[in-house]
Amino acid sequence: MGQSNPNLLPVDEARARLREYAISPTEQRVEIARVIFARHQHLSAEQILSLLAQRASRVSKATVYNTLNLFAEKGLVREVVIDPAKLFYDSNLNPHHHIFHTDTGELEDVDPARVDISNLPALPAGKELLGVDVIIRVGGERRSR
Amino acid sequence: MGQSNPNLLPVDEARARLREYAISPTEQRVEIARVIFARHQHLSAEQILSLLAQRASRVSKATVYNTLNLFAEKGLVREVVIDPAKLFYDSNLNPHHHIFHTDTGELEDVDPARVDISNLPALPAGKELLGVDVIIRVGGERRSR
DNA sequence: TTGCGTGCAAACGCTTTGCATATTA
DNA sequence: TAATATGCAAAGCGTTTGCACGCAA
Repeated sequence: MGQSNPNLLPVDEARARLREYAISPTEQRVEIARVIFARHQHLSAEQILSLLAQRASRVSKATVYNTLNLFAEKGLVREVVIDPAKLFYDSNLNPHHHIFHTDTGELEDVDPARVDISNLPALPAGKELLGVDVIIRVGGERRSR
Repeated sequence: MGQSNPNLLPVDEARARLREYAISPTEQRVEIARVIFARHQHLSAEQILSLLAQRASRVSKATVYNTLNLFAEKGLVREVVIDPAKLFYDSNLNPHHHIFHTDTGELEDVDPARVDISNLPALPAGKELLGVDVIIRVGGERRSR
């Protein structure tokens, strides 16, 4: 025992991360955090649920959704909307953009240095810039020629 | 009679547009096209359905969805994914980006000249660039201060 | 006429909700 | 112990599907 699992953040690190964001570290939240924050990755609620199910962790569907919403609100993860039927939760908080592979359904990170957003229209007074998403869609085989 | 309704494209123009894209101009498709292409706008399936319902046009839900999917496939409209629970169909085919107002749920166009996407990672062989979406999220009142 | 399009309602899949139980601080 | 979180199952909501009928060419 004691060897670290690359797919699972150590418990104490997960707990520390929750504390940082003023979230009380319940058992289930810690389990979910261990999965999400094991590395930079993009997971859907469904994927997280099944990763948890593969282990002893029995966390209910409702709790997974509640927790993901909470994490997104508090800023631990970033919601990425790509597929109308599925949200991705991005554990990489560094500003970056995404390449979405339509054939595999996977997301790939893109260094924001490669993208310049300049000179946006002025925002209406009292409104806040919540974020800029750049999503590059990449598809399977080239159709026709 | 004869005066043009700014919310409705004339029938003959709608039919012409469908012909351009090799889509047979059925009654329902023409009605849907008249609504969508009356001007540049972003409509959800639900909105289109209710705009049609306000008029005599009785077009079923399934037909609206079928038709929107068809239009998107054929390139008459562009699908924009913003809200996981809702697709928008954009009748503006000119390349452009979007500001999404989270409070009103509305989309606003952004001139692509304001955004530079440079120097993207090389695409894997055999893959095609399907499109680049830039979505700028703008929220209600500034929270805290 | 003959295939394609349409309408209806039921099915689907992801997400949320209601409420009783259990856990946290 | 007072507040918050969890689990379960049912409800919600946008979208898709199956199938019989109807229209376009």
